[in-house]
Parts: sequence; structure tokens; C-alpha cells
Amino acid sequence: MPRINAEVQTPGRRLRSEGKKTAILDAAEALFITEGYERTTVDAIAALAQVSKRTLYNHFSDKEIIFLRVLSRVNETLLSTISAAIDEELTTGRDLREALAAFAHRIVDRAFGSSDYLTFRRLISQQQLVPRPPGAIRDRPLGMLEQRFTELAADGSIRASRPRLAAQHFTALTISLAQEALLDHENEKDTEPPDIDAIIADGVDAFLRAYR
Amino acid sequence: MPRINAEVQTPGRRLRSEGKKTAILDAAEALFITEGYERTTVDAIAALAQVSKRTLYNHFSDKEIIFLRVLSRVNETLLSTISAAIDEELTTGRDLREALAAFAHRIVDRAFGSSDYLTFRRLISQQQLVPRPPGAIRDRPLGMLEQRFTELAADGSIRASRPRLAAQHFTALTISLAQEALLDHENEKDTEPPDIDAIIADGVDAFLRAYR
DNA sequence: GCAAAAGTACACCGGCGAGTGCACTTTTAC
DNA sequence: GTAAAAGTGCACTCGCCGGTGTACTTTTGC
Repeated sequence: MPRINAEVQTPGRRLRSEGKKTAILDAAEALFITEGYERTTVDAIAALAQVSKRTLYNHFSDKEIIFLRVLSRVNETLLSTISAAIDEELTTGRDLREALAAFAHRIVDRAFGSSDYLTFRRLISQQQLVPRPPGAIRDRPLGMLEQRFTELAADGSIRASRPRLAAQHFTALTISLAQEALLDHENEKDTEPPDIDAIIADGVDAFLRAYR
Repeated sequence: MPRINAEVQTPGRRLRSEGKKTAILDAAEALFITEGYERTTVDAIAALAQVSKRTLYNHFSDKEIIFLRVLSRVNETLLSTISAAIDEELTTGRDLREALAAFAHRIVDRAFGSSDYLTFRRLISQQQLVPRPPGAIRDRPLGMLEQRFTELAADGSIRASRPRLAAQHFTALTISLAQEALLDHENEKDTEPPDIDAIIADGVDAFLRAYR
């Protein structure tokens, strides 16, 4: 009789190996985000992943590859976070102000502390020489939001002759400002934490004044 | 008969030394901005400044000190840039839309390519451990803009019960978006350069819809 | 002119970190 | 049980870079 959930107790060669691999990427991601690329040593990654340095090098040819893999992973989760938030928060038939605020809040929450957008930006702007991750990364999330805004404009919820612009302005007024505030607070711990709800509410407010 | 402009031809000990010092800081600034702190070697700074490494170390105790000095210099020029732009562009009795656009444009121009705001942000976000430059840096520019917006609100040019918020929103809609576009373009050279005028015009447009 | 200040050239040290080689143990598959 | 796959521990190389020591030349003040 086959064991249920066999891969948890005895992962199998493949799964076990894959587990180490993601452990390494997890560790690397955490360190890259907090320390930056240069300050992160391969030994530190291995130690945090609870893996020998040699194993690490059996999985990844060099440090740079690890960085790129982390980058694309973060990018993927970012995309799905945004996609889900759009689908689940920006539903029609809901109070628009409320929906927009909930959407922005969700992005900010998910995108900070764990990984995602801001950290992603921080990471790529650190690296100048390294082979860039395949382009159009920054473009995609905006495109998804643009699509939804087009629908909102069509049913008269907002007035936006250029939905892409509206999406950009919305993001700038809410998500970007909130993230900026969080980042500032992180840089100077002594100040009290920013009121994300207020920032977003104000941003949505201004957006709605401009776009309907 | 005393020589005119003596400090140019024969700088004098003090001035000559000071000249080398700023040459070093200039070189360091350029390299820190393009390469980041870690990737910038002290030898490279000395070479670019056309100064021997030993001279460099006669002026600055270590690399970190150089970084901090660069930071405070950049911060100073940033502040004066903004202050001047406010005074000279955001004058009363000028078409508001035009004034706002000119102001934003000036900041974006000055703040990119040479040094200033964006690069400053990039620099501090690279460094985590290094002793932070004295706080309230990010705060100041906003404060100056807030003050002007208070005046604009007082004379009825804009409707803003909270001028600081208006200043933040204005910045987000114009300057931040423009800088973001420039940064993106730098990261991916293949795309065509962003139309800064258009971005700013659209931002001012949205701002005015929301704030008057 | 001359002494001192400023700058230079260059060799050098010490540490650190990326990546490797290798002999060894553990785990998995059958 | 056994062989191979996966992982480990550790010592090692090698290049890079921050920082120093020193003997030397250039510039400046007077």
C-alpha cells in the first residue's frame, strides 16, 4: 500500500534535492534584500539555508546565477500577487473608493516585509553590470491594472480617456507613496511608523477627485 | 603689483589642497552613483581624480568617510536646487499650470544625470550598515514645497486643506513618475527615451483636477 | 634660495570572499 | 544489501581591495 504524502517523510531524491534548492534561494533572497548583493557572502547563504557550501555550488554555478534566480522568483510572485489582488479586490459592484483602497492596501502589505515589488526594485537598482533579467518586468503589472481601469472607464465608474495613465497616477498616489513612507521609516527607526491606511485613503481620495 | 586671480594660476597651499579634495569627492560621487559603493574601489577614485592614492588617504581617513562626505554634499546641492526652483518658478502671478510644469521639469532635469535626488536615494538605500547621515533629509525638500503650497492655497490658486499632502501628491504625480521613467529607460536601453514633458504635463493636469 | 608643506610612485601587508578538490557520510532506489 | 546519488566538511587557491610605509619630487611661502 503506497504511503500517503510520501514526499514529506521521504522526499525522494528529486524532491529532496529540489527542497535544498529552494532553501538556498530562500536564504539568498532574505540576505540579498537585507544586506544587498555585494555584502552577501556565499558562505552566509549556505549557512542560512543549512546546506554545505559545496552543495550550493552543486546546484548553482555561481553567485550571480543565484541572484538571477532569486530575481525571477520574486518577479513571479509579484505578478501573481497583483493579479490576484486585481481579481479579488477590484470587483465590479463594489463601492469604488473602498475597492481601490483595499486593492492598494493589499499590494502594499504583500509587497513589503516579505519580498516583492519594492525589494525587487531595490535589488535590480543595485546591480548594474550583471546580466539584466529579461525586460518588460516593470511593464507587466501596470498592463494588468490598465486593463481593469479600461473596464472601469467603460462602465462609467471613472473618467479616464487614457486608462494606462490613470493606472500610473493611481499607483503613484497610493502604492508608491505608501511604500516610500515604509522605506523611510525603516531607514530611520526613531520616528513612529507611518499610517498606511491614511496615506492610501488620501491617495484614493485625490485620485477620485481627478478621475471622475 | 599683485597678480589678479592669483588662486587660479598659483592656488596657494590651502586652495590647491582644497582643489584636490573636491576633485576626489567629485570622482567618488561619479563612481558611487554609477557603480555603487561596494564596486567602487579607492584606487579607481584616485585615478579618476588624478591624484595618488596616498594623497587621497592624506585627505580622508577611509572610504566610508568619503562616502559620507559625498552624501552630505549631494544633499546640500539638492536642497539649494529645490529652493531655487521654488523661488524662481513657482512665482505668483504666473499661470499656475505653466509654473507647476516648469518647476517639476527643472527638478527632474537637475536631479538626473548630474546628481541629486534620485541618485541620493539610490546611494543611501545601498548602504545599510554605514553610519547614516543625519536624519530629516528627505523631509526638508517636502517642507519647502509645502510652504509654497500653503501660500497657493491661501490665495485660492489651489484648494488644499492639507498643503503637505498636496505637495506629496504633486511630487508623486510629476517628479517621481518622470524620474521613474528615466530610470527605467536607463535600465533598458533598447526602448526609446521617455517623453518627460508629456509625463509632467499629464501629472500637472491630474493634480489640478484634484486640487482646484 | 631654502625649508616645509603637499603630493607622488610603488611596493607591500592582511584579510576576505568566490570558487574548487577530495575524501567522506548519508540517503534513496530497487 | 548495495550501488549510486546527494550531501558534507574542510582545507586550499587565488585574486582583489582597503589601507600603510617610505623614499622621493614638486610646489609654495617668505
